[in-house]
Amino acid sequence: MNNDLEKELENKDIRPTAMRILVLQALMKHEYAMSLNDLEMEFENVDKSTLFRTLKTFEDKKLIHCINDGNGSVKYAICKATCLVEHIDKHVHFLCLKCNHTYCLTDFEIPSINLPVDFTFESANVIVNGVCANCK
Amino acid sequence: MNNDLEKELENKDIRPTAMRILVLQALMKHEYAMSLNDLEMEFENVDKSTLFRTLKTFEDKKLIHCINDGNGSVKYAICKATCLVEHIDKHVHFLCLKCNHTYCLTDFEIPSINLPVDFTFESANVIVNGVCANCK
DNA sequence: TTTATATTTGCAACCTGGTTGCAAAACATC
DNA sequence: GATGTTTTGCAACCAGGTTGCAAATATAAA
Repeated sequence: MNNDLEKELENKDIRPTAMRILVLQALMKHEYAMSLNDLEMEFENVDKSTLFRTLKTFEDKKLIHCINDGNGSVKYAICKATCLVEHIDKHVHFLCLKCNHTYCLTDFEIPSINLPVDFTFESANVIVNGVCANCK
Repeated sequence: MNNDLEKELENKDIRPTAMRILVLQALMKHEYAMSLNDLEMEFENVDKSTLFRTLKTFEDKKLIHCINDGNGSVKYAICKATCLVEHIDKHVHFLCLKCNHTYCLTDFEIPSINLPVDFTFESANVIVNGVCANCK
């Protein structure tokens, strides 16, 4: 059961405390990326600084990546195998205008983008806005 | 001189106060998009709520558009002819990792992006990170 | 197993950027 | 110039994110 999650954490060099297992569980449970606020709702009795630091730890250890949804809120999602290659998420994100959930479209790579002369490409952030399958 | 700017404002149905002319001037002067904070620096003696409301007015009247630079800061840039077509900016934005300036690459359209079945496209936000021509 | 050491958590407080209510100032209209 | 409307400045607020510090918990050493 939680052994899997414990191992998951230990693999990433994160000590598997009760709190961290719960947060990881929550992140896995949802198919969309969660904000700090989403987690606060999920665990009402837990301090937000704890959740914040948990997320930071996860991010440092590359268990999750964060996404700026283009509206000011930051959301976190588990890194899939494809994320890990270079730790920069090269996939497209999708913000549903109805439910406000952000999805990692891990199977959809960012298309190549032209730039003016003398501008060099490092990475790109692509957020598509629209309506997701659940809200359709 | 300022007559041009005054007309610019009046064309968009914005009353050309001294303050607004100055803000418009500032926005035109820079080739990159400005944040509320950038404007506060530029006009140290002006209250930020005034600048804030000025930007909101400009945005409402579609004189400028705002860009979320993917790092949490919102920046504003004058709408070019190409912006105006549908009032949604369909062009790519570029955040320079050295100077932290955001550029509207108005000549570079967002490429078409594939989505999973049942996800519908409404608009997209593309922010490329890299090094701009000035910092190269 | 007990003690010493390091890590994690909760609380309170803070900071920043964005936002609003309200009164004074500036402007337009009669 | 008197009247009504718009704009501005001030103060205060709000949300999200962030930090310092002490208490609680876990780990390592004796």
